[in-house]
Amino acid sequence: MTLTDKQLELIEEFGIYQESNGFQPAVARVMGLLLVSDKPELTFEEISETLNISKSATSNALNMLLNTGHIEYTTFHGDRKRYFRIKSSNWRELFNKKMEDLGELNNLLKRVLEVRERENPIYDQKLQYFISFLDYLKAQLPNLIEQWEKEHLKEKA
Amino acid sequence: MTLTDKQLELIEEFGIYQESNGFQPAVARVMGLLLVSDKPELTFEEISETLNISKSATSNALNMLLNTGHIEYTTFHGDRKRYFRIKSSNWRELFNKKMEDLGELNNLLKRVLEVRERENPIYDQKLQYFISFLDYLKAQLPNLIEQWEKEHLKEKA
DNA sequence: TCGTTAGTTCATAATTTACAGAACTAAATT
DNA sequence: AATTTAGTTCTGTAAATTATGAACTAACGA
Repeated sequence: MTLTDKQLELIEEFGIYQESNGFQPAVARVMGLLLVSDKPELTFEEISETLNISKSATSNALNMLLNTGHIEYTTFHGDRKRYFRIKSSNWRELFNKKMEDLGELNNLLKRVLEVRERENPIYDQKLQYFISFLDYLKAQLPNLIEQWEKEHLKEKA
Repeated sequence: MTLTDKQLELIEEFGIYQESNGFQPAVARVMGLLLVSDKPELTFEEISETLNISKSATSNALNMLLNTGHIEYTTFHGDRKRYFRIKSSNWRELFNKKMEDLGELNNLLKRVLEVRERENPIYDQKLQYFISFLDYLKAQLPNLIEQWEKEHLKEKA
């Protein structure tokens, strides 16, 4: 399979982005390839050859992405190969994870407030505000999504 | 300086959280310590000794955090030591960075749509939706913050 | 001006990570 | 039954990361 320069560039950029989210380089490239390739579904072999990564690295990457629910595959009868693609629900999940991550931070900060004993309560106040904002954001997010869906439908009509 | 078990535990948890945001372990622990310690300001020596990290690691961590604007310090006359503390604006900045990160993802995805040529446009649609949602979120965020500020004031009154 | 303190810099050691390559397995095909 | 295909697992290692310790510097105080 051949890719344009732009596609190769995007795979790298997306790869670096996903590395910053804690993915291994090879894993991030596999996601990138599945994302930018013209074909929506690729085989083990195509992935391995196109990205020039070994079979073992390819195997690990694909299993990792399968386990974490980032990709899925289909098969066709009379064909032993699996055809991998990005899970379409992936986007919402990716967003959810970012939000959960903020939730985790918020929980940590709440525990910080409980545990530390600063002589001067001024030091606690800004942290309180931030916690409160994160709580508010979390509470409002469903509304926001609902609103977007409304606007989006309007737009399409 | 002595810390309670809970404080030590929180430093570790916060440390691991910040490692996932790309900070080096020692740097993340220093942030954690400044966050959970009862004293809001700590010296180089206190940090190094409490966390049991070498002077060089402490030096690197503090300079790194100073350069990236996560901490700041004050001095007192007749005292050569610097007293480090977490920057209070740090929280909003931390949140901003998360949002910018989503913006970066969005830009990448827009370019993906431009570059890849899927035979079947169904594959593009879900991605379009997601992009559109991220745009919406970005646009609505200032309102959301404003609204929170209102509610927050009400609450306090 | 001599010693001490506060912190920096550099070379190196230790650890972690990420991947390749080879040997292997299980199923399907001939 | 033998071979090919599709993929896995295991072992070794190269590279990158992270921290240490020792030597150094700059400024202050006695």
